[in-house]
Amino acid sequence: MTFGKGCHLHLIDGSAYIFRAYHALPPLTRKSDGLPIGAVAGFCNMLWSQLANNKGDDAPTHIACVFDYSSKTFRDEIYDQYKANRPELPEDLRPQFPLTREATKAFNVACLEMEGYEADDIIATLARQAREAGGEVTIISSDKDLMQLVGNGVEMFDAMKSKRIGVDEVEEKFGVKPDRVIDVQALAGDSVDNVPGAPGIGVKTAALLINEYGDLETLLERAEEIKQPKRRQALIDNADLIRISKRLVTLDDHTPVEWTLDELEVRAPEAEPLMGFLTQMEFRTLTKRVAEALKVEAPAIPEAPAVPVSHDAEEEAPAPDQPPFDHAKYECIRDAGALTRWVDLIRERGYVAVDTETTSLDEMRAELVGISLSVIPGEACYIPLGHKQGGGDLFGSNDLSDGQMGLDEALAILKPVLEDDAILKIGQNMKYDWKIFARQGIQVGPIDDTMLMSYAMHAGQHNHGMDLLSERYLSHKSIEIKSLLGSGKSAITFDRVPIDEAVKYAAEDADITLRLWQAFKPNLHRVQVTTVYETLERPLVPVLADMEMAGIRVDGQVLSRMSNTFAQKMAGLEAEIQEIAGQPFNVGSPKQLGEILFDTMGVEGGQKGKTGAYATGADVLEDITTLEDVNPDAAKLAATVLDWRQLSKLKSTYTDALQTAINPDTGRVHTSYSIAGASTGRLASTDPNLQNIPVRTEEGRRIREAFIAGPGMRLVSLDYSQIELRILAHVADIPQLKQAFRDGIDIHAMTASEMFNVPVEGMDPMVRRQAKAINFGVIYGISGFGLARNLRIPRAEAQGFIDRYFERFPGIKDYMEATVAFAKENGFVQTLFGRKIHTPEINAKGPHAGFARRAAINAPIQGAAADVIRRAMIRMPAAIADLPATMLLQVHDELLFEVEEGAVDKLIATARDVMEGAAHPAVHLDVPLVVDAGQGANWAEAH
DNA sequence: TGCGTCACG
DNA sequence: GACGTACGTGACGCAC
Repeated sequence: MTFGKGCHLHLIDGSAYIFRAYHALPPLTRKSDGLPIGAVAGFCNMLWSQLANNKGDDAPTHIACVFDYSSKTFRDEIYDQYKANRPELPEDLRPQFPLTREATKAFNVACLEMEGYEADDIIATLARQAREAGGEVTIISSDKDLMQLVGNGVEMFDAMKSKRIGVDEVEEKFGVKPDRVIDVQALAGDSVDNVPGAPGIGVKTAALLINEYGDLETLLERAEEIKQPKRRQALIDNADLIRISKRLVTLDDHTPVEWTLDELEVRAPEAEPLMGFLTQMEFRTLTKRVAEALKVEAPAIPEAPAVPVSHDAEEEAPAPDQPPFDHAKYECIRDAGALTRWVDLIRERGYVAVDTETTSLDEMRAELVGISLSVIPGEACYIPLGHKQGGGDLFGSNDLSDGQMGLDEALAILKPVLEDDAILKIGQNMKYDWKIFARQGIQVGPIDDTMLMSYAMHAGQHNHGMDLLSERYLSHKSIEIKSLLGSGKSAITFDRVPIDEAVKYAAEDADITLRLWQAFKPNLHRVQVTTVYETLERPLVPVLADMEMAGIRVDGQVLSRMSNTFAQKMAGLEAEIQEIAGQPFNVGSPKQLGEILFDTMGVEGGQKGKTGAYATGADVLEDITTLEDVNPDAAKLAATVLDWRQLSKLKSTYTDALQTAINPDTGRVHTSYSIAGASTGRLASTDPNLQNIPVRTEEGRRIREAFIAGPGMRLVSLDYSQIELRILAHVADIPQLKQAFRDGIDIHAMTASEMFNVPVEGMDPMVRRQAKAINFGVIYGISGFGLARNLRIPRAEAQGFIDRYFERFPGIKDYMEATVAFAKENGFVQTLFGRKIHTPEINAKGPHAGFARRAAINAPIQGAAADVIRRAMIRMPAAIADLPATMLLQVHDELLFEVEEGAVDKLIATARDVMEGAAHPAVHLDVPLVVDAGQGANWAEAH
């Protein structure tokens, strides 16, 4: 049949459907061998229902499925940043591409792809040819980039939503008729495809402008006439970029296609190859449906899972229906027989939610009190092991309560399960339980962690504690631990909780954890954070647990001596301060200090905060010290208070507190890292915080001398040099910065040289300092005010620097604007490694907006640096397994090791390789990562 | 418990 | 045109 009038061509945007199917469906795998086939399944369902629906008047006479051939197209020649923001292809999607081609052929549909062209261009070309031949065209896609083709006998159809997209729908989306869509797209840009567009102009403004001026060229020619100064300038400054953008979004409808329309004539599916393919994929439901339609016998497929219905991409599915929480259904396990029955149930299921109850939040001192388990929502058990008699009063005895299994007996039964490779152990904050079990000689694995799942999906939206997650995702308010233990001074430990109460609380925790896991698991794929969870979060659990258990040796006597010295010096300063003030007062009280300085001594310009007290922060006091001529007493007082404050801080937060943090059993300090604390992906160290040990002042740095290596050992410190700036240079693609890092030259001096046209050789240190401040400012989402305050220069001058900087490095400004635009559109930003950080405040009005904006700019940079060191840490244990060395601490861009003296050089070489190569192979950075190393008997020497 | 302050990257 | 601002943390002491 020759294509012509009366013919109807269907063009299926195959690549788009693969992605949509992948993200919409849970991670299906072929049962027989685990091959990922979720996207193929979704694609086949779509294709089949498309073919099955093609009956009646509207039925196509010709049909083709069009695919992208490769990522490189002619658009990369026009603009090297095109689609540069695209996240890496998920590992489990790539192998599905060839299968979708096979599927298309199995359904007897023409399968089209062409090197160097996107599917969209082929679609545009065929659509044009079909129209010229007098036929009708339906494009099966919902991609907005295809909407420019709609009209004059061409329409689109969203197969997932079963929705027709015609001229009206396009106009609704873009605010203009289809023939002007490319103008709007050129102006508005596209953060997903990285089409630049005009900064500050979105679809709405673009449509407004196009409708007013008619078309893009007229608009650009008459840009001077635009009233709003920002828009006017954006258009004038970016005219070239806008024209490039237009070329990027304009589809090429004259691609040299190798097929004639006649070749695309609809062909009935042939039963044999189609059934063969579907059975091979083990799609049971679809095989049956297709077999019925083709009136053939469906071949038997052993035990294949049904193909689930699809959901909208990117959206989390609600928690599945669940039984109510019923505390009466929880079982208390008191003997080996009952526990063995649970173990059988666990083995049958292949997974179990586990929770431990202990006497302390400090895992290194905590005693195991009981264990709870759950494998079916609503059903859970608690195994009391260390409950003591006599309740919470002081006279409770230390004898164990009756009716408990022996600890060793219970653990002997559980150990094989907890260590079984075939049984998944699910926990909420598994690092805690992992350590408790590790101290009992049990290496728990493999694991899943609901807290980390939530973190991967919801960072920036809320915290990830169990109580919050339960309420938010299960609509269930969990029993508060306070109701069992009390609070404050009279609080008891869990071993004093009566067993029947403990059962309800503890079993509920396991029940909740299991339900959260079932709710979260399929959503990881929908939100596209499976890789983040599996490569950056979950594997960190055992690594951090080992580091925390190792601890770092701290010399309490050194700290004690320092505390005494500080106390003496402080007493002297305090006397001096009271003398100047002419009255005794509490130097540690900012309120009293403020009143003395600003009311009694008459210093002017005191600023009151929201509590009505004067601000007396270091910056305020430093300003007062410059008033020597006006108010010498106040200047002296402020200076002395600053000294006192420094000592007070060092003593209370470090030399005193660290002594009490030394574990008497190990003689070492064991911090705890929260994996899901910081929204950007950074770790946070608590109890004690070992990530803020002083280093910037000489006096403070001496505290690091108390952090020592064991006998015959050394401490080795490796830290990334300028990692955030390097990442900025890469993501914002700044040629000068990238080259400077490749050449290994001083980055701040280079910046100064570019900005002020001075040679790097013999540079004024002040000029370099200013450039350094700007480089850091950029990472933080720079503002004139902030830079001015940091450099103590007038605001106008600071703004001048920033303008100059943006002029020299326009890519930085583009990056910042693109990031903010992305956040506004999506509600999150992303790191190079796919980590999502939500920015719920980004569309807020008022002062909030500034914070959110800067946080959004900073998050992908800080977050990518955090991802890099996480990757290094995860690989480190295997890399140094043969060395007599232990990884002890992480301080954001630094790793601290303890190693036998003879192996220092080997460790440095090995660990440096791991750290410098940590981005590979997920991301290829355009700049090298460089790691500096040091070693010594203590942390001060090593750093 | 909230705030101010200050230690780190 | 004014608003207020560098990003991300945790721990301490004071004052309520």
